[in-house]
Amino acid sequence: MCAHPGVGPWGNTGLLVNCVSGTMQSRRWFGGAGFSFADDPVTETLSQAIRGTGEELDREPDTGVLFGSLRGSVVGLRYYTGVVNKGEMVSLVRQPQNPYDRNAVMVANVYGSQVGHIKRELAALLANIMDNNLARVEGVVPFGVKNQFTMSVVLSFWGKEENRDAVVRQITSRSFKLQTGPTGTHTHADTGTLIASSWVISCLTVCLKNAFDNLFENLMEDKIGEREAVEAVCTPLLPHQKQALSWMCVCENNVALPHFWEVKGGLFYNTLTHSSVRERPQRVRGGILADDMGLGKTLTTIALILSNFHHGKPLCEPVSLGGRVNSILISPVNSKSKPNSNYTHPHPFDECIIWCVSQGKSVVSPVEAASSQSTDDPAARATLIICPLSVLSNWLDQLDQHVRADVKLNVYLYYGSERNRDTHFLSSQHVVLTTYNVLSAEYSVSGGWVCGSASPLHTVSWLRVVLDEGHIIRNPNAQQSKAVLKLNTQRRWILTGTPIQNNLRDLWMLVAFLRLKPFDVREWWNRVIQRPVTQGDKTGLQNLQALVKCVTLRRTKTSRVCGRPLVSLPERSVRIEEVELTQKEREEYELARTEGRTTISRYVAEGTVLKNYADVLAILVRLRQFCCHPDLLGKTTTHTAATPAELRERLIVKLRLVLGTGSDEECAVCLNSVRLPVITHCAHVYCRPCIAQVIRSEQEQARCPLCRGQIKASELVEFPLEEEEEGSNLLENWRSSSKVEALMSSLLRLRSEDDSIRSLVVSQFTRFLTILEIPLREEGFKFVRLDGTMSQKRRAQVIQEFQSDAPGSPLIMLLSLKAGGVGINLSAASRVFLMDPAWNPAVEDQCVDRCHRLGQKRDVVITKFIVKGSVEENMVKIQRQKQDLVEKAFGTKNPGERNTSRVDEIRALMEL
DNA sequence: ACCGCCGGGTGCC
DNA sequence: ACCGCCGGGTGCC
Repeated sequence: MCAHPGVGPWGNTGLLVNCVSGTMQSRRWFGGAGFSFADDPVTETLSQAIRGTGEELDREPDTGVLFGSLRGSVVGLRYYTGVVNKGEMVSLVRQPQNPYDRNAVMVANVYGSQVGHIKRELAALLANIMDNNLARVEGVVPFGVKNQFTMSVVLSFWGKEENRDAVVRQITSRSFKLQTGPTGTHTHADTGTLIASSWVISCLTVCLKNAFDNLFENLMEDKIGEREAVEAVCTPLLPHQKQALSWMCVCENNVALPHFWEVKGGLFYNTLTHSSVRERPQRVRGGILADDMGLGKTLTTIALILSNFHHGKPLCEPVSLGGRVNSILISPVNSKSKPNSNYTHPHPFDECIIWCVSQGKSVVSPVEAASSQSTDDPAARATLIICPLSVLSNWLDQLDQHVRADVKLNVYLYYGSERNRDTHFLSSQHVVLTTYNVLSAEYSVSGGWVCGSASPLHTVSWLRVVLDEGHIIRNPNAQQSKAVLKLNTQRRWILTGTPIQNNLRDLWMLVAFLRLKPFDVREWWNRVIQRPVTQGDKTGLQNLQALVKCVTLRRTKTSRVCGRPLVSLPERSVRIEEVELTQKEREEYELARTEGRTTISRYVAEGTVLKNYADVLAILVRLRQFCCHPDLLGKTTTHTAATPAELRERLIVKLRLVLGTGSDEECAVCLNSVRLPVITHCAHVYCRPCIAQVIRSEQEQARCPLCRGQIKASELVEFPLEEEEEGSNLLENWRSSSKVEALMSSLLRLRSEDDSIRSLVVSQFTRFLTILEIPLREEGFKFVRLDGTMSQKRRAQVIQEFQSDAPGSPLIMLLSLKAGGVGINLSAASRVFLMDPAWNPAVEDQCVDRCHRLGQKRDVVITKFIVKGSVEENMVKIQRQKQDLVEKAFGTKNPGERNTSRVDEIRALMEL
């Protein structure tokens, strides 16, 4: 996948491409400490086993650090067509078969055109390093190319620390000089940088997601017209669906290059990569339709298939409009749904040509259309739709529902053991539906060859391939991803509601599928997009946005068309209900607070807040818990610890308390919620993979990112999140609290006003949910509970029960803040009670979105309970500032800022 | 290449 | 002169 099409005379023979398989990943995110997961197979296997799937893992081994760079020259420019501009990156490709020199290293530009060769003596060095996998070599051309014979190139060497010596030795022994030291990239002298950088990374992820969501908000209307579907589609399209159809037709038909291409001096100049090509770049025909769920991606796609056949003409039309019909019934094999008489053999294509009447601006002239398709297989006519098994029947239903009954659309369900594998048969269909499993099964039997012949799906020349739930292919290592890349088609579409799931790495696979040049080649994606963005480079992000923008249409349920919402969602309002503590509670709270303040102010004065972070967190959690219910605190620990071992034990107990409550603590490395938590001997909590990576990259010198204490992999302590055992204890001597009372009175009032309104009661503390069960039962509320400890199956049951409108179904759901993840639908509820504020306001929003979504019929009212004069009030203030902070951190150059803000946050919380 | 290198022509000052 | 010097031909790996 990384080989460029060779242009030089030996370009195609025996290339040993520099991208040693899988080593082209973000070798370091910042400061030399790559935060990607292990290159250590044991760790990788372990974490994989723990998580059940390897999906979240970064499979690409980390290639380590920058050893240094040296200046060399590229020769033989005049023999090749590849052009390079000032500052542009080039790739180095080994040519072991070169008849003049087996050490030959070819230089290619971003578009894979050969530029020249590395000068002989230098090539001998590079060949040695590259062939032995000692380092990865990247080239940048530092100056404009003044003469036509040779040019300078700066080569940088990246590799594993253990190979540094060997590389340096190789270089010096051949009397080249390796420049080391700060070459504009960052060194990791300071752990502060580490934290700050990861903070920036985390902020970037947030910004990225926001940017992604907002990308099309403003641009849509002036750029996209509307287009009616052909008459064969019997369901009228909504305005935003007409826009999508228009956009999709433009994407398929338009010959114009994306806007980041300019014609400059007879060359095609790419404004993203600052590179030029002589040959007209291959254009993407298709894109990513990333509308939110429920906006009608399926219908729009069906409309596209029917409306935009060759040359912008419709595929077929209702019988009443003419056209001969050849009705040979083909039942979908193995179809669980009805064998529908609509699925018949088509009438001959050429006879159903009618110019599509375009309502919008997207008329395609025959000339444009013809020229754009000059190299296409004119016989290709079938659209292949690939989807997860679970939505196969949905496609059949929707085709049935949206296509006029008198249109003889020829749909074949390629599924089941009896499926017809005849490629001529498949090619002659209008639509072939299949699943990712079928596709990858056919493909993976010896790489696209099954039973000695090619996989039928990979043999057919498709007009169009549509990937439904396209985010499924985001892991490029998966068989189904590889299978999908190998399909032979003119147009490519990805339908997805969740285009970015974890990070931008997910996007690469989508870009690669679309063949968005040159980023379908991993090296360029990494060098131009991924590394810059993960290092916090704004230009990188802008490039990414531009890239995404040119191939994606995304509307959310809150997007607007012509000033009107796409879909109208009921109103949503937030009110904060202040809770007054009773006299007794106030006294107890103040006692705890004073004690905590004393401790923390001492840490602040000493500048040791981060060293004692565990302690600080524990104090804060206790105060937060106290605001909900005094019994949440659980057992109090002894306050004096005699030996270091006891101290350690005490800290572990405290951290167990912090994490065991389900509160949302961040890992200081990745700044996401802690996954697979481990505690260091200095009592700081990280995700195991994150801290393991830090330790691995810093080896013996590894220090805790928070307190800079020595850390060792062998000393990391895991704590299993133990089950609630004190539950019974909790319930036996049950007492109420001000917050419990506040909730109950709201719920009772609500029930007396309208007993059909359902509510979500949300807390970060699962123990609090347990406490709440008592008064709910007492008052005769029917409720269900959903928390993180429940099995997937049980969750589904609970959700179904809650969503059901059967008489006697529950009015209330007790929900732990982070249970269930995104995507669960609780639209039966229209009231949300947030019992305690979260550190991260986005988590609260996400939770509310579970009921404020498509399908919600009522206005949604959110009540946040905040104890007056407590940490909670301060948390709310910090929540408000947090969004600003993200913006600031995004642009900040000061690495210390993150630490400062952390301490400031704690000081603000404790009013110090 | 406004170079380096090669090899033929040439040869006091 | 088995040299130096000159100037034309030539040029990636």
